[in-house]
Amino acid sequence: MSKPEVTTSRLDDAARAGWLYYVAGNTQDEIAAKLGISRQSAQRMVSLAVSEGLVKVRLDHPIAHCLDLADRLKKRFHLNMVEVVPTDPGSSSTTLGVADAAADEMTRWLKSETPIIMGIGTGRTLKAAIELLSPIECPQHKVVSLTGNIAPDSSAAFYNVIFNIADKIKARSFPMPLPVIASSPEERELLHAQAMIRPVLELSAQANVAFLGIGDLEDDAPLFVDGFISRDELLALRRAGAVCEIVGRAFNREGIPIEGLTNDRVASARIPSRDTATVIAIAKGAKKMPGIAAAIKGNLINGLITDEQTAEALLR
Amino acid sequence: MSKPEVTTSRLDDAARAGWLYYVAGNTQDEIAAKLGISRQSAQRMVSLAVSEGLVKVRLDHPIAHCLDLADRLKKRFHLNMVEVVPTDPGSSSTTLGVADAAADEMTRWLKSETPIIMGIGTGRTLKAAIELLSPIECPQHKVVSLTGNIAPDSSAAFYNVIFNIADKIKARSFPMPLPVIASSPEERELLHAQAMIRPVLELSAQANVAFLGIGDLEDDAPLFVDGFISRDELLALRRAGAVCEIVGRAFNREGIPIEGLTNDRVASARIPSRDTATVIAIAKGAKKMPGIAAAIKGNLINGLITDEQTAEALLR
DNA sequence: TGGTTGTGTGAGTATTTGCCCATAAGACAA
DNA sequence: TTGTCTTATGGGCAAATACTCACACAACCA
Repeated sequence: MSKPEVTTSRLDDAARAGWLYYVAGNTQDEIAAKLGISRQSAQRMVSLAVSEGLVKVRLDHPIAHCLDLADRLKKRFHLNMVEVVPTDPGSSSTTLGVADAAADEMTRWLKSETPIIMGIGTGRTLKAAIELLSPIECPQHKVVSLTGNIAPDSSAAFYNVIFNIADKIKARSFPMPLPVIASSPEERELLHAQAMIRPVLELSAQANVAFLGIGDLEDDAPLFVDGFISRDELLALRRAGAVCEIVGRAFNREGIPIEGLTNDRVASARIPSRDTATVIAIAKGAKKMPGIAAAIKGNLINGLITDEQTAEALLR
Repeated sequence: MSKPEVTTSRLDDAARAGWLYYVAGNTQDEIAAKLGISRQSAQRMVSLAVSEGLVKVRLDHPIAHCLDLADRLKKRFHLNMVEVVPTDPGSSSTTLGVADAAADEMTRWLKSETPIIMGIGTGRTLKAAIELLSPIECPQHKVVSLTGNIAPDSSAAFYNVIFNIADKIKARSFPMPLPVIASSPEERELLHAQAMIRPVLELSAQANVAFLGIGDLEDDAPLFVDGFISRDELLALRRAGAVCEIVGRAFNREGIPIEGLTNDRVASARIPSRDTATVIAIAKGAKKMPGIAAAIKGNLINGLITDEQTAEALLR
């Protein structure tokens, strides 16, 4: 996928058109007249502004039902922070909505003046969230990756998002130049003992807040699809009772890590403790239900961003 | 202001509809189907969400801030046209950006099919703007100089730009073959009465649009540096309260012309009336702030092209 | 009871918008 | 310079959206 390569001046015009359209409420015809271009071009400008993500729409309304669900989830599972976004009944996207909410929540943390350490997991949802993050400058913060960023084929792991977020927010970032899953427990220990890695692991333990995706372990489990584990390993995990994976580590339905198997080789940092950090999972959808439930039961998380449907299912 | 008194549940629905519309990107038809209401009602819900301020649109682009500032300047000072360009933090140029914007604005006017009369002031900013003007053929228009084009040493005044612009746009041009400042009030009257000059003055009074630079009166005031007035005259003007100069004429901080002194000898045309013309000042920078403020206060202009920093300062 | 007022609805209609397509304009190699 | 490829532009049209209107219904009041 090659970038469309939009020049700056073009984006400026797009922003201008977008502003006139969304903020000033002009029609495309009016914009065309003001900018001295044809209506069609104005339309293109506006849609470019949208597709380039310049236009951010936010709804300032705690939709009652969602709030209600969030409140009940919080009480029932002793969570500190729950955000429930409305479910779009027609869409099957696993990131729509929750990614927006996650981006908003990240922004809330990043706005803090006092320096914070933010741990970042991995996954599609997280990647979508960070794509939606508005750029803000916060050099006072540190962002630390909780997972390695090297895929089995030695390429950069695509869903490792530490660079994306660091780029957006201009904070100091701490990637983990490691494979996600080491070839043996011994190798993992060796890697973790490296001078380059140790400080990152220590930093991740001090995180004030962490954002995590939850991966399912069905046949198209991200861990398998992305080539981090083999089909046999996936099946073995399932046989051992694993229902989900967080930063590469597999857990059973009680939220207890699976003993042995790939878990012994996962090179990710420990999930920050709920006692010292706000640990927020971002997940929605039926597939992830067991995983979310496990994460809650195992006291792995104290924050959750999900959607209405999933929230309702969790409460049953 | 009477409260429309909208019930909460109604607002919830509106928020939900708004969410489905703006965030999930559904059409009103789809929303209607999903929420089990008619399309018209869905439309009403969405527009309610907008009018109740539930929907917040933000543009993530520096331009957005500029447009915002422009809007506020327009409203605050009752201007018809304001353009704010981003301030380049690295550059100290007094023309960068605003000159481009001025050139664009000129182009917009020149594109008009119906003949217009364009008045042109003088100055470094204007010269830079015209240099940036892309050549277009517009024989239907007339460009008239508002100032004389003869420097005290009888050479062509360097910052009189009437020839430059005429050259670029192939319009009929009307220079004023006069010194910028006559040697005495009587000489000015004599010059203005000339058969060659009178039509130019009359034409300038009919201008549809005028572009003006604003000159400061600090120690390196252009009027002094270019040799049009002596140091003593400059000091006298300052003592009389002058803060800026437009087409050679000095004004105090209220935008009132200074009585006597060099003003009695300035051979420039009158600044076109804001009632019949769009009178656009092009200026930015701390030095010119008092001048811009004066031009606004004195109702000399109804258009402004400036930069972000200056716009912000003006609003304070 | 009957009128009045306010609110919400759907129908109809004018406006606005998104998108396809043909063509113009520009970029670039031969 | 020419031919070719890429990119941008404007026309046209169908879909989507906003607006106006007449009417239904309920609440309220004399």
